[in-house]
Amino acid sequence: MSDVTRWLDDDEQRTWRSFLVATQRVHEALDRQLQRDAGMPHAYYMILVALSEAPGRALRMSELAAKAQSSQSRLSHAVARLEERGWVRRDRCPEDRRGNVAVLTDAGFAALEEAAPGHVAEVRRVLFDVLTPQQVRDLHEICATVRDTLER
Amino acid sequence: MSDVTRWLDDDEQRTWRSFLVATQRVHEALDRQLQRDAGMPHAYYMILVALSEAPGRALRMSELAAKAQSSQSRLSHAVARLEERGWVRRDRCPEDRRGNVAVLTDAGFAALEEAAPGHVAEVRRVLFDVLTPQQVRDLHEICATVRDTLER
DNA sequence: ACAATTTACTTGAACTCTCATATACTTGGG
DNA sequence: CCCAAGTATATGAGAGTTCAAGTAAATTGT
Repeated sequence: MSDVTRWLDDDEQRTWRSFLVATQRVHEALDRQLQRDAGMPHAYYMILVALSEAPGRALRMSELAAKAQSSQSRLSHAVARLEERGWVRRDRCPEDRRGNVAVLTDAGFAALEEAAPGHVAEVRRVLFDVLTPQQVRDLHEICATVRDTLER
Repeated sequence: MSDVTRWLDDDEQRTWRSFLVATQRVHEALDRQLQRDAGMPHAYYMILVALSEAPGRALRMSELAAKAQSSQSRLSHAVARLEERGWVRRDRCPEDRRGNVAVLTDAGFAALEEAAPGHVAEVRRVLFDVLTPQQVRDLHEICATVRDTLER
């Protein structure tokens, strides 16, 4: 951080604030829809998705954390809850006995299948339906840049 | 929601996922920086900013909730915490005795002044520094559209 | 071979947020 | 004027997240 603060000019302020409002509302809408219709927060949904796409519907905890955009601690707590619901099982890892493998159960997969249509509809409602195809392309480019800059 | 689900095609998937990763990382970075350097979450920072910009540095709770993008309940809890720290004071509203007015104290204003430079630096680091001027304009347009669509 | 370090994951406490409910005041009919 | 309905905010319980610390196993250096 430099000695003199470079404050945001008016344009930057407006951009920043609209970014904050928009992104917050999108995440809020997603969370609310999933909580209401599927009884899970969006973070849990992302965990189920990541598992469902993995070979054998199973992943080491640390890989799962990376794919589901979660901290290890957060994941650990979340998987504990998902396990209570019978949606995920935890197996000890044979080749590295420190490790755990989270496995999506059939019940978990079913819960995901049931939640998915409503979720996708919400994603369309809050984002794709309101943007032009060009805006979608621009947004992709912008987000990819930000994503790649902010490695963990 | 229609009978048949319109799933996201590959492009939409990629866009959506980069959006999720990018926005989550931005919000995470903001929260972490403010928590580490100023001892407050971003939501509290937004409350202080909203108050600092209001005439007399004071706002009714419901107006404050709107300006700080907070639910009323969330704001109520947050202001209670900010009050404990001496950064905000709550006065009863004279013309409507149901109402409360949150007032930013001098200590609160000082805390905001101290937090602001680091926060702005972080905002630049995670967003403005990595985007071209054209991308910033595009992003503004996109976010304004989403914001205006998703009224509360 | 074994102590020191690192890695993988879990745990507990503190905190924030959400949702449902409660309280206090105001307003609008009859 | 009084009662019903609405509005402004607070509160409490429950749930998720973070941070710091803890456990256990693998790896590294000597």
